[in-house]
Amino acid sequence: MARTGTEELRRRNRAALLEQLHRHGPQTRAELTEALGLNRSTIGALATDLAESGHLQETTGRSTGSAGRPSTLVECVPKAATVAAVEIRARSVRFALVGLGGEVLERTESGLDEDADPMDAVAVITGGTAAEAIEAVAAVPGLVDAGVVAHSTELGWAGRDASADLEAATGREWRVVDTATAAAVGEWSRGDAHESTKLLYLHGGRGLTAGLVIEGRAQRGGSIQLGHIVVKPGGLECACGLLGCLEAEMEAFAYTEDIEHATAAAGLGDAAARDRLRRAGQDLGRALGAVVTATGPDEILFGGWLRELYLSAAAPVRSALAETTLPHLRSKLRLRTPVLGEEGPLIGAAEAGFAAVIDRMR
Amino acid sequence: MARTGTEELRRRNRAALLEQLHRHGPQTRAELTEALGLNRSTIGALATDLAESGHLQETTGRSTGSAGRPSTLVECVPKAATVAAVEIRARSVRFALVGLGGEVLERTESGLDEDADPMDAVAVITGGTAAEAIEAVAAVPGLVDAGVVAHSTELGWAGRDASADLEAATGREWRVVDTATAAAVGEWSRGDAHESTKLLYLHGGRGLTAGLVIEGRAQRGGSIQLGHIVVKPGGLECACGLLGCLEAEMEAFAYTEDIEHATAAAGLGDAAARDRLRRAGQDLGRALGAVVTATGPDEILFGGWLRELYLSAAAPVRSALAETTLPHLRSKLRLRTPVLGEEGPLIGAAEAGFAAVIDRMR
DNA sequence: CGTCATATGTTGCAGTCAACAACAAATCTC
DNA sequence: GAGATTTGTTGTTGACTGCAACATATGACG
Repeated sequence: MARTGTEELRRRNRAALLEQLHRHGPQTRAELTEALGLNRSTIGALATDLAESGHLQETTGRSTGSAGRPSTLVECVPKAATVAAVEIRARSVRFALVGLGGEVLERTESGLDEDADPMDAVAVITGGTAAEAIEAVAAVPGLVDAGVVAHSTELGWAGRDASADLEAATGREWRVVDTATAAAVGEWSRGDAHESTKLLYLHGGRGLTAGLVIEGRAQRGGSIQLGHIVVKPGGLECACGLLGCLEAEMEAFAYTEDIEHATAAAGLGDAAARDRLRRAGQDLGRALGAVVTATGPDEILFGGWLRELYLSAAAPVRSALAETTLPHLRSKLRLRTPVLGEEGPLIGAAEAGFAAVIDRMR
Repeated sequence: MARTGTEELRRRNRAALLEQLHRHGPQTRAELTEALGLNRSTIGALATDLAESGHLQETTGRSTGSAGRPSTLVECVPKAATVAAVEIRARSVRFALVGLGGEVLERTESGLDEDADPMDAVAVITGGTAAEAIEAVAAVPGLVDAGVVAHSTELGWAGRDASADLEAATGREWRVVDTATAAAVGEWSRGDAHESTKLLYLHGGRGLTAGLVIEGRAQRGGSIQLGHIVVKPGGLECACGLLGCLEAEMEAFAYTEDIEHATAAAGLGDAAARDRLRRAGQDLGRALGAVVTATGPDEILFGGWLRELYLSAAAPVRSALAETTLPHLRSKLRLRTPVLGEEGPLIGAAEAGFAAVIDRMR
């Protein structure tokens, strides 16, 4: 149970102030007073508090054009708290060091040999910076449960304790999240999906997963294994052992290039390519229908190579969705593509780290 | 934004104390001190505070058998805050008046003529007690969104503003929830599903809906329209306009009696009846597979007439589920039947009311 | 049956916090 | 340049929780 006393109140307010600045960027003390509903004097005390601890920086106010004394601007000091984020993929490992406030301070990508262990690549790519960071978060494409990757089509893992293995390889603790949920968090917090109250992010890598963010919070229990929704009972055998999984039925498409080739061919009048795209869109739409009925999102983002598929086959996706969901669920559903692109998972993973940091302050 | 100051701390602690007693029943001040992590003197102040406002009752301590001064027992005063809960069904309306602490003070059921408006029946059955209650909550089988019933197979409503209509009929405000989610809340809070972190309750009435409770909190966005998961694209036409919905494919079974008859017939060697049960179980299992993949529950309860179906056709349900979900998702999934029976929706609806009452105290 | 150990309620005190009001500072308007 | 306006600063006040000392109620033990 949480510690109590009046100090708790102070901690809560300090954390709330820092969170406000981290999420909404630099603000004046006057704006903070409004946003947090606290008194001017209290905001002043909190701000100097956090400035002394090095988390914030106060710059003397510039005139806003309107009357009155200009308010001092308060902003996060990025290097005051950094989070190391990595995204593990089948053939590469990506790394970003993100500072408080959301600024990306470093960024690297490293290819991966077929037989190399990604954990070693993480150790190399993060180098010394992982130790400096206050939190380290790894995004893994698949079903993650308490640091353990229960299932990952892309990496071929089942039951691998990624948290422990990363710690062994790098010498520090890691938080493990799934790529789709991370990307959903990223698009919600730093993309343009902030209005969504139930955001479903579809991640197309070697496997298909989805992440759900409800009112800005990652859905407990991790990602949705979109690729293992059964769209055709008794259909093609999937690597997971089930029959008729979406992933198995759509196997013809597994990478962005496949879609690009097919789109180009379809544009040149290749009827077979057009048909492949149409059927893939239809399969996706059907699986999506079940997920939409079960979760009721108000926004869906097509990420990874699903972005290309959606852009090439929006019509079949939409019509299959229309055939498998109730009108009311469709009526407030927006289908879009993400704005952070390949950065989404890294940014979202970092946000998961910052959320932990701020929670710990309370 | 919430009011601030040290008074907020007091309000939070007061609410926490009341919630603790409401949820866990009578406790001694010593136990409360342990549970809330507050000081003895603080607990004392809070308790006398709430005793003076009439919410609590303190009875002088009885000896526990161990040494030391006996601790005073603290318990909720049921009549201090009552919630009126109704469940609206196609052919009946049920009512319960629930007191603080969860005690059911009154209970009534009333049949409903085919052409009668349930709202009028609610006005009659609640009578004067609805006005006395601090909150009134109506459980409706279907997709509820901000007081509006977007879709209800059972009641044949689409877009009906139940909240407004109930207020017009009874003269007081009503909170509207969906029956399945209410039942899920009920089974979690007052049934024996309290250990579940993700509880999926399946409600079989005239339509099929499901409710999800995550860590004791109702899933935002209301119920899952289980009956409108498409299990057979291009299949039988459903009343909702889609093709191949679970509800349409299972239409042969729509009431408890249907199942009971079929089970009896199957027990007497009726192969056709056995086959009907098997196929119904299979269809249900398939739809459930998609929902499980999309939401990842750790416990599923079969409520309403689905209870009978599950008891009669557990094997096909389980095998269809096994064919449509990943092993990891199945491995920690328990399938059971509810313990509150027909009371679940009413009790859960009342809990939604109490949650609002306690939230308002903070 | 009385004393001691144990656990708990009660009371007064100290530390902390946020709100408030009065004042000082910085800018705009006329 | 004077007044209006907005904001930062400072000292005061009311409220809350934790703490320690004391009072109270029980069991254990001789």
